[in-house]
Amino acid sequence: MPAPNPRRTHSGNRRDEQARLAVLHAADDLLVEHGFNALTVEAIARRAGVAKQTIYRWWPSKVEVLLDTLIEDTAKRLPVPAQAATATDIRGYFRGFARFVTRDPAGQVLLALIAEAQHDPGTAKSLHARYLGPRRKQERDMLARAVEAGEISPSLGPDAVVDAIAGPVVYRALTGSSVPRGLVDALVDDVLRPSPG
Amino acid sequence: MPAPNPRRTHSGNRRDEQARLAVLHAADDLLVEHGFNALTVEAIARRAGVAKQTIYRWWPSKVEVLLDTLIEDTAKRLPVPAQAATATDIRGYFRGFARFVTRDPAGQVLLALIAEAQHDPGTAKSLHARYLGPRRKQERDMLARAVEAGEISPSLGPDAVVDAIAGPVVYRALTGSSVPRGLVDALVDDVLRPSPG
Amino acid sequence: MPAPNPRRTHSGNRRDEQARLAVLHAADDLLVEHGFNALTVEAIARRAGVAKQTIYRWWPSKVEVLLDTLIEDTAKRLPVPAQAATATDIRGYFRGFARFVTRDPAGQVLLALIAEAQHDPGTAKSLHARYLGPRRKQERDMLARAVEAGEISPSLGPDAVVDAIAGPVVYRALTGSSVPRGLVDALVDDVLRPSPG
Amino acid sequence: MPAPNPRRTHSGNRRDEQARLAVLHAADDLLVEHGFNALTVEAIARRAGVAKQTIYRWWPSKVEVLLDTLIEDTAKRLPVPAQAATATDIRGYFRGFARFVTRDPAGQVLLALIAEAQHDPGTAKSLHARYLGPRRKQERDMLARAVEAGEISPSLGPDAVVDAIAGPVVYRALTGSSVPRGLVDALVDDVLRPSPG
DNA sequence: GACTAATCGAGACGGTACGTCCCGTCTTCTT
DNA sequence: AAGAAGACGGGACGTACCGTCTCGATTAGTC
Repeated sequence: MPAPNPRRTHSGNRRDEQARLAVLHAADDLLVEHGFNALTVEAIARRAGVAKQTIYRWWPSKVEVLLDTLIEDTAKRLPVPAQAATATDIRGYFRGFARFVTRDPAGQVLLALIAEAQHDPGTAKSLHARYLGPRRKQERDMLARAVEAGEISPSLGPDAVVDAIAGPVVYRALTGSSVPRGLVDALVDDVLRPSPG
Repeated sequence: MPAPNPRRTHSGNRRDEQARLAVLHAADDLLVEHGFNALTVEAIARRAGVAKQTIYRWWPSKVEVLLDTLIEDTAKRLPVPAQAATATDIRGYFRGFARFVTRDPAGQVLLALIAEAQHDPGTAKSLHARYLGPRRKQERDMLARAVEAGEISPSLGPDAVVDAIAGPVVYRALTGSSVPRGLVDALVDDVLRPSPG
Repeated sequence: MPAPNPRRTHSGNRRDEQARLAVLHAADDLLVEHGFNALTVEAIARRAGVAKQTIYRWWPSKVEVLLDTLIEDTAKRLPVPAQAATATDIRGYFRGFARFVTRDPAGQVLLALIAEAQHDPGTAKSLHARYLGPRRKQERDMLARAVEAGEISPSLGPDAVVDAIAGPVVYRALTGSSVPRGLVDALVDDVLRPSPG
Repeated sequence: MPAPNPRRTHSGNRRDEQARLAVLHAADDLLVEHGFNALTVEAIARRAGVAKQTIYRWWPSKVEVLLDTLIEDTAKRLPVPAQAATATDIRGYFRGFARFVTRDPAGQVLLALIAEAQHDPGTAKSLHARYLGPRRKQERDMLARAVEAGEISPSLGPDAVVDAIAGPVVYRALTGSSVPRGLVDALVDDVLRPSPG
C-alpha cells in the first residue's frame, strides 16, 4: 500500500516537519501568552503534543527554538530592503522596525532574546551569530548604497547610525514605553542629515 | 554615653543591618561573577551566610534585592547632577552614564534588571516605580534647567532626548558592543543642537 | 492605688502562673483539636498568647508540656485508689482506666506520649521517669494489698497482671478500636482468678 | 533468546525496581539506625541515592514507604500459618509475634507505624486498610479452625482473644519493656482455656 | 525612691525539611 | 531512525518550624 498517510504520522527515519512546526508555534504562542519565564521545554512539549526528547534532539535549548522562529518570522515580516537606496526607503525601514518591535509577536521574541542574552552568554553568542550579525550586515549595506547615491551623509559611522536610530526604539520597547511614529522620523532626521560642520 | 555596640549579631525584633548588607553584596557579587541565571535565592543565602527565610522576610524576590543594590549604588556612583545646567554638564552626565552601563558592576545590575523586566511584568513594574521613573524625572529636570538657561534647544521633547542618547548606549551595552566615548558626544551633538528649521 | 490588677500582668521576676496555665491549656486543646503533628511550639505560643521564649524558658520541649498536663489531669481524673484492696476495687480501677484512655482528652495525651516515646528516646525516658514508673508503682501496691488480703491470687507477677489488663485496652485504643466494657471485666476475670493448677 | 538484562539503570517509562528497593531499604535502615524523627524523605532520598521526586512519584508519604517494607517483611518473616489448627500452633505463632515485635527490625517498623497512626489519621487509615485489617482476618481464621477442631474454646470472641494476647506484648514493646517468653505462654493459657463457668 | 534583676510579648536570626516544578538524560515501545 | 511517553538524578522554589538571640516594657524586691 504505497499511498502514505499525509496526516500526523512519522516518516520513518526522517525528521518530522509537523513536529518541528508544532514546536516552533508552541514556543511562539507560549512566549506571547505567558511570557519567557513560563516558556519551559516541558511546556512547549506539552503544548506541541511532542515528546521532550524530540525537542532536545533538534534544538540544544529553548533559546534556539525561539531563534528559529525569529529568523523565519523576520524574513517574512521585516526583510531589510535589498534594493533600497533613498532616504525615504531608509526611513520606511526603520518605521517598520519600530512597528515590528512594539507590535509584532515576532518582535516580542526578539526582545525576549535580547533580554535572555543579557542573562546567558550562550544566548548572546547565538543571537549575534545567527541574527544580529547577519541583519546588521544587511543594514550596513543598505546605508552604504544610500551614501554612495548621495542620498545621505551621516556624521556617524554606519553601525553608529543604526544604533542611534534602532537603540532608542529598542530601549523604549524594552522599558515598556510606546514608540510614537514621530520619534523614528525625528531620529532619522537628526542622524542622517549632514553634520553642520 | 552608652555608645551602643555597632557590631552586635541580631538586634531583637529589629532588622539586622549586617545581614541586609551581606545579602546585597552577595547578590551583587554573584551577578557579576556567575550571571543572572546563577543568581538564585539559595545561592545568595549561601554566599551571604544567611538563612533563606531572612531573604524572603525582607524582599519579595531576588529582583528586589538587586533593585536595592542598584538604587544604593547608583546614588553613590552616578547621581544626576542636581545643579547642572550647561550643555557641558549634560554631556558629562551621559559620558558617566555610558561608563556606568559598560564598566561599573552596578551597571550590569541595571542591564540585568532591564532584561528581566522583559521576562517578568512584576520586575518591569518595580523597575519603573523604584528606579527608572524617579531617575527619568531628575533627568528631565536637568534638561529643563538647561533649556531655561538657553544652553540647549532640542528639537525633541525631554523624554525623547534622554531616550535618543541613553537608548543607543543601553542598546549597545545589551548587545555586548563597546560604547566608544565619541559616540556619546556625537549623539549629544546631534540631539541637543537646535533643529535647522 | 495599691490594688494590683490581677488580670494579665507580669509578677516581676517570678514565674507568671497565668502564662503557665495558658500554655498547658493551649497544648491540650491543640492536641485534641488538631492532633500531635499540628502541636508545634509556635502554635502553642500563638494560641496561648505567649512568647516562644516563655515556653522554652520553662519546658525543654513540647513533650514536657504535654507531660505536665497529663500528670495534673491524671491526678484529678484517674487517681490510683490508695486504699483499694478488693477485687471489685481493682475491677473498678481498670474500668476507669479504659474510660480514661478512650474518652478522656487527657487519655489522648497519654496515647500521644506513648506514641511519641516510640519516635524519640528522650520522650520515652521522661514518660517513664515522670509518669509510667510512678504510676506502675502505685498499681503494684494496689495489687499487693489485694493479694495480701486474699482477694486475688493471680498466676502472673504484678507487672504482668497490669500489662495483661491494661495492654489490650491501650492496644485497642491505639488502633482506634472501641473498648467494650465487657472486655475489661473478662480480662480481669481471666487474669485475676487463681490459675487452675 | 534475548535474555533481558536484569541490571539496567532506568527502565523507560516503567518503574525502576532498583530505585524502589533502594528506597525501601534506606527507609528501613534509617528507622532502625536513627529513629522515626530522623526518617525524612530527604534523608531517604540521600541514603538511597535517589531523587526526592522519585519517592513522591510512587509514595504519597514516608509512612507508605514504611508500610510497603512492613508488608513485604512480615510476609517473609511472620506469616500467619495458613494450616495451623492446634493450640500449639497458636502458641507458636504468638511466640513468633513477640519475637518479631521486640527483636526484628520489621517489628520496629510496625511499632513506629502504630505510633504514627496515633499522630496522624491518614496513617491510621492506611495501617488498618493495608496491614492490621488483613492480618487480623487471617488470625481470626486461624482461631476459627482451632475452635472448630475442638482444640480451644476461649471465653472471649476472636478479636478479643487476639487483643488479649497481642495487646500486652505490643504494650510492653511500646513502653520499652522486655517480653519474657513465659509471658506469652501464660497469656495464651489464661485466654484460650475454657472459662471455668 | 531609684536601682537591679528577672520575666514577659514580640519577632529576627541561621538552619532543616517540606512537597512541587523543571532541568537534561535515559529507556521503552510504536510507527 | 524518529517519535510519544515518561521515569530518573538533580537543584531551586517559597513555606513552616526549629531552638537561640536580642529587644523594650513591666514589675518585685533591695539599698
